[in-house]
Amino acid sequence: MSVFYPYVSIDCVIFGFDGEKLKILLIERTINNAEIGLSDKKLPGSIIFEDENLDNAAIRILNDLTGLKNIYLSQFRSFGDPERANKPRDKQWLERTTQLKIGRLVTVAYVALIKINRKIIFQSENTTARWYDLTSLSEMQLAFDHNQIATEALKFIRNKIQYESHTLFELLPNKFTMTQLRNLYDTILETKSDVRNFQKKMLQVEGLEKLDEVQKNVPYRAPRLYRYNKKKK
Amino acid sequence: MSVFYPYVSIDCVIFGFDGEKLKILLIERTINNAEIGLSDKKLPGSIIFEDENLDNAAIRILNDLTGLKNIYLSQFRSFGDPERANKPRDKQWLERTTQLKIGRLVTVAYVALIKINRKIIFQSENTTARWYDLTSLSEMQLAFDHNQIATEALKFIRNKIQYESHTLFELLPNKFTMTQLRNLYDTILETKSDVRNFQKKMLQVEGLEKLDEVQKNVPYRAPRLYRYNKKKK
DNA sequence: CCAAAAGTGTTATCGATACACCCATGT
DNA sequence: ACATGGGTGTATCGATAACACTTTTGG
Repeated sequence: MSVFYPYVSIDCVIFGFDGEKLKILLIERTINNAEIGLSDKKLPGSIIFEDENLDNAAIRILNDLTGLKNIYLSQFRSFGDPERANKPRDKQWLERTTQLKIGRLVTVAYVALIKINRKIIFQSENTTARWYDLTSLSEMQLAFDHNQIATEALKFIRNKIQYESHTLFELLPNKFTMTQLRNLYDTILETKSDVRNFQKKMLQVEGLEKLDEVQKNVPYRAPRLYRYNKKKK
Repeated sequence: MSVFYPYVSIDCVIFGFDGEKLKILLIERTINNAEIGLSDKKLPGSIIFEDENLDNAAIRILNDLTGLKNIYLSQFRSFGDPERANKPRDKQWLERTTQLKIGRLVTVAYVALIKINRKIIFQSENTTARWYDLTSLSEMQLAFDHNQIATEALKFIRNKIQYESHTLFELLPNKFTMTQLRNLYDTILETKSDVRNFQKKMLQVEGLEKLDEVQKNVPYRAPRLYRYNKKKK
């Protein structure tokens, strides 16, 4: 029943879309352990600093990792099971990288949505970040409770796009086709929308503009481009 | 840029409904300070203990305060501004009650919905808990950032009941009338629903049962009672 | 018999769904 | 000419919204 102080971290579940599949950005973590192997994966994250608030910590992590600013970020839940950072490989890694003796770690989790076509400069030399298919998540053993966090993040975003469809545009290039939009929607929700009905629905989303422009260099009829204009009201 | 350890607390925004108004359960906090007066109010909360997870901490706080178990609880957001526990009266109070030197406090906020008719035994002798009209929230100066937390909680629950109407039943007695249900709904959303349309809508909520029973001791035509049966599918 | 609240049905509108054929382009 | 994906309209169904009068009960 004793009171104590845990460390507080931020973890970011970063989703992207390559036109076909939903992707998640993970960091390669090196561990030296004969039983487990040499490496595994984790969500990007960090202990919060003394003078930053939660949102800013998430922004920092994203910027450090990708060099990007102004990306969609939303806090969705915190995780604080006493055992969540207690696996030997996690403890070992934490101590090595933070130089701290961490008894317990409460994490505030964020979802980030990024346009995968923005060429990302992975800045830190000593971290390897890579996109992974979200579908292969269940086969990967992520660090800590990061499998659970990623799963919850997906649920969160699934729920969100149904009521706030404009969230989808965060994952697409500035100009996109209706087919790309539909593929994205159907990929996230695991549905198969009717082409015509989907178009009707999306055209009533405020700010979605039909452009007088088509996609170039396609080996078939060039599809029309659309753009989302947040401002317009 | 230094790493450090904040304390982690849980705060609960507890809503109730008295048949007319939405209520929030607040705790009287005594402070001895000539400028501020002798007391103000705060959300029920506590530092988390070493061996409990976040949900269990919230359950503990609720049980300690009200003696109730099995009540609706949902984590909705965490608050961690570096300044959020820095007002003199908050610092002073924290030190006195926790006997700790708290530099920073990150809080994980929960919404609880309780049936106000369950007579609550406020257990701790040295805390005074009372229901307040939610509408008077803006005139009260709560401790820490609790005004903001309560406001966010209300938004959360407003959003929730529109897509998951059964959440409403958490705030009503086991048996209730359609008018009570409608009053509750309209109070939360600040709407005025049409009596007939509302009834039609609610009757298609899975698990809502029309009983062959009416309310007793009413000075006018006795209204029919309804019950929500979660299990039935 | 009056006051107060309960109970009840129809119509119009809107949004969601189901469904199939022709068009433009590159090879 | 053909293969590939793009683009388009109508009919039906279900949900929502608007709307007013009669019934029950206690005092």
